[in-house]
Amino acid sequence: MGAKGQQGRKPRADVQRNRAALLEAAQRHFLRVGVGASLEAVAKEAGVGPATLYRHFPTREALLAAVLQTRSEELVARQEDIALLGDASEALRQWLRALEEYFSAFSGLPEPLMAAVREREPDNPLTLPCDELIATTDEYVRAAQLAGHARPSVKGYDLYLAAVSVAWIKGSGATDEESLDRLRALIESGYREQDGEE
Amino acid sequence: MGAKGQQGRKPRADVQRNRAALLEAAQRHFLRVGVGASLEAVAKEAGVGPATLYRHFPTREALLAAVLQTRSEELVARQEDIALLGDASEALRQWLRALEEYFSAFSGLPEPLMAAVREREPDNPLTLPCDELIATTDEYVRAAQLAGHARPSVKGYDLYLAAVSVAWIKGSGATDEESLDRLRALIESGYREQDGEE
DNA sequence: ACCTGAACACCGTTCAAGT
DNA sequence: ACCTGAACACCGTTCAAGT
Repeated sequence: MGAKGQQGRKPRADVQRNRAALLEAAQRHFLRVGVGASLEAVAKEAGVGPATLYRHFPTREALLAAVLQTRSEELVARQEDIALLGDASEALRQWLRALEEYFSAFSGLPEPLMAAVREREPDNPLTLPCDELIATTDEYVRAAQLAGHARPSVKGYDLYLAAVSVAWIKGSGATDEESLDRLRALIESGYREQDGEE
Repeated sequence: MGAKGQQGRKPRADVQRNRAALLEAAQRHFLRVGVGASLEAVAKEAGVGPATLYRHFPTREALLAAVLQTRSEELVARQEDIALLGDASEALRQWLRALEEYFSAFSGLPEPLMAAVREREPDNPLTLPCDELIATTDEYVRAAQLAGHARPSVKGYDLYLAAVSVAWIKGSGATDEESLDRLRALIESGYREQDGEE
């Protein structure tokens, strides 16, 4: 019980084309109407039948994970910029903002991301990337704590949750930038060590 | 443009019965499967046709608002208990917990509640109750600020958003009580005046 | 091995017909 | 005035048949 059969060396040309078309169509629809977009419409726009979509991506989460791949890579790239900062406090802050933007890529994205962490479902393709993001957040938090810029009681997962929350509120559209900024400030003064130099 | 026709004094007996049956069925389904429950199933369990449900509650939000009415009254009652406390800081804390529980009544409830505040839609029956809750939160925040227990920059809406967020995370099910408690603590130390007596 | 389109099931919403 | 059930549209998902 392992790989199914795609161990054959070269994927057929039409397979690659279909996959690419599906990913592009999916991204367009996710951008326009959110992660709940009609899969039938995605398939139609990609010029394939619905069954072909299911063959490539057996679940909506699988399609979503594939579309998010690009964004994840952007996050990694951004992580390198952040590492150049030196200042652990500023690095943590910027990482949280980057996380928030990532979660805001599509409307409704926070929902399946939270579901993916729910109960260690190894079949959910979103679980792995989420766990990585949580681990990375924890590293930034530890660094900030060592530098005396974050309370010792705070865990990386807490700030991960805070970032998802802000993204969810942003995505729900009920809130102006001002309120979001105040919410971010509230979170920040929530995890910051109070005797840090401002 | 005005009242439709229910200005007639006494609603017919079967109308009342249908309405009550619909509300009970809706509450059961919302409790079991969340606010996205099938309206067709609700109507069937209430023993009426789908069109009857639509006649009583033209939108899902209308049905939801009616079901929430009871919970809202419970919140008001709780508000009176809280007022007896005297301590503005503890009152605010307890109010936020009460809010969070209210938002957690059904899985998926935070979503339509946030949508209701989006853009002043006067036709959305959830907008009014939400605005009231926001106003009440603001009162608690002001009282705490006067007593020197909350930072002056914090607004009631900020803590309302924080409470919805916690409820959303709780409802998404991905998180144990410990993490939720740490998140609540983070929010609390985010709005608290740092020189308050602990 | 991969694709296609038909097929089934489920649901939201409305409408013509009843009482 | 209110109710009913049929009807339509849309979508997720699967399956038999093609190449």
